[in-house]
Amino acid sequence: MPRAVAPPDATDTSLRQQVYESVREALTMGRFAPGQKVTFRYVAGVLGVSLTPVREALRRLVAEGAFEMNPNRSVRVPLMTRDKVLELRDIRMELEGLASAKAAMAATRSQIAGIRRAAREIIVARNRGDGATDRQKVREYHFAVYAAAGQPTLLRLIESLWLQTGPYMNLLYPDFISSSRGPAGRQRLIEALQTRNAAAARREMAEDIRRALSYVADLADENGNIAPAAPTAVTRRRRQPAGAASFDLHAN
Amino acid sequence: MPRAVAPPDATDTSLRQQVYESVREALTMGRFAPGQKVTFRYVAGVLGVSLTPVREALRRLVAEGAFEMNPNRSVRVPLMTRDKVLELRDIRMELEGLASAKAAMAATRSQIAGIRRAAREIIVARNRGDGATDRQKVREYHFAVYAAAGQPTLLRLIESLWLQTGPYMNLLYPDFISSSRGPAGRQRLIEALQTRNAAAARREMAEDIRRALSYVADLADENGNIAPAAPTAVTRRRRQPAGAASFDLHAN
DNA sequence: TCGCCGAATTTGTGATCACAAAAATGCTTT
DNA sequence: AAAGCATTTTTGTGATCACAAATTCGGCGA
Repeated sequence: MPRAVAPPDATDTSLRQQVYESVREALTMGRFAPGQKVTFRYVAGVLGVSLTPVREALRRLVAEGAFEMNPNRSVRVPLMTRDKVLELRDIRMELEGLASAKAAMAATRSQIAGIRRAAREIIVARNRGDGATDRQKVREYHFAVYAAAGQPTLLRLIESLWLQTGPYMNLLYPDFISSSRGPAGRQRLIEALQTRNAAAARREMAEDIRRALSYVADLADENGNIAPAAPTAVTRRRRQPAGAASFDLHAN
Repeated sequence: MPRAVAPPDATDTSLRQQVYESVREALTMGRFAPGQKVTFRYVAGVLGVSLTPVREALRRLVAEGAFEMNPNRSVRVPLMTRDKVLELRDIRMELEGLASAKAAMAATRSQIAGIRRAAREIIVARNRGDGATDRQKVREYHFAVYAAAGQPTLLRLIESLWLQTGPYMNLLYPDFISSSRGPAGRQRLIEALQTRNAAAARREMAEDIRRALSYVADLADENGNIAPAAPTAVTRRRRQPAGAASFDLHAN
């Protein structure tokens, strides 16, 4: 998967960055419960570091909307509501539609090949009933498209939005997925990229997002709240110096 | 100017927040030179605080795109290029267009009145040749529209984008402003809000942004770089305990 | 005068500490 | 047993310190 632009903090080995990535992944994997308070000392304890890097990592996640601050200064996982999902849906339709349109105008042959490969791998995983790999490949497919747009700021914004919706994408499995027109839509998008049809690319991507997030919004209870699906299987953390474990749900 | 939504960190009195606001304002006012390295100890010294709150404030600004990190861990003011302006232009057209469309569907009478008032104040300032007030009122006008949309996440994203383009909006004065169709466009937008014409509201706002940022992009030199206009007059900082001064250009 | 190399300085990072606000606990009283 | 209140514990905040990496500076040699 070639990345045309936006070299990420690949070489950042600071503890702050490691903590950021660990917590971010735990969040994406749904390993924190919505509304759960996450204390600095808890994270520091789990990862075996001091408060300093934890504070900076968590504050960054707050700035990105992945966490929110209590009025009285503590950090918690945001509760998802129908209104919030609908807001995110409309924003994502705009931005990811824009990125797809730009990708249609800028994508190279090899980038399109990478997108096509990711699309194939989605089908393979889906046929196997492998939901975890499915989700992973869907993400790769999407970001392969967005990376082909060659717009670093746009890519950053989209990543921030995925961080907010990520824990709730589990809810699409398995019911929504099986009824989805997914493969055909992706096929049309790829054709649009090849024919440099920006409007068609935008339309396909926006429509995909509309369907998925509208489905999630409809899962809200009478109060408008949406509970995330059960977290995916807890895979052990790598790294982590001494006695550090992975995050656990309902910790603290 | 009624704020329908998104109660900001109004009651956050932490040093971190104060540092964040100070640096953010200095950045918006163009008091830092593009490419300038901003060291933690310098900011801490100017504001009379320790490194701790400064680090968190600057890291947040990095996360918001207002600063960027050197590969070898230091923070600097991003250089603006034509490509970046064009990218920001297209993103802003989408998001601020979306916000305007939502505002057309949701704005209350009193919100529309506030928007109209801001539009009038722009004209007054412009007739006086008061560029600083002009810019201030333009900002108020835009955010009055966006606040009327009632979409907190969208508002946050737009604020982040303004933070990135802010220091370069000086460049519109006075040449672009005098040739602009500004007042008429704002009048049409307000009419669209009143008639609940979302498509028209979106079109007017997007067109405004397109013209302004296209103009800025055309100011790039042969290398694609864009220099910001001279900073506006340095107004003294408030607060600041002991011996602390305001930021100065080319500091360090 | 220019380029190179080692020392001195600057600067970001992470840990630790003291402190105050907030939250939790437990005791008392009705 | 429930509600109020004081005490203890938890938790975020900000300052300070030690350290290593990066940068700057100064002098030497070509």
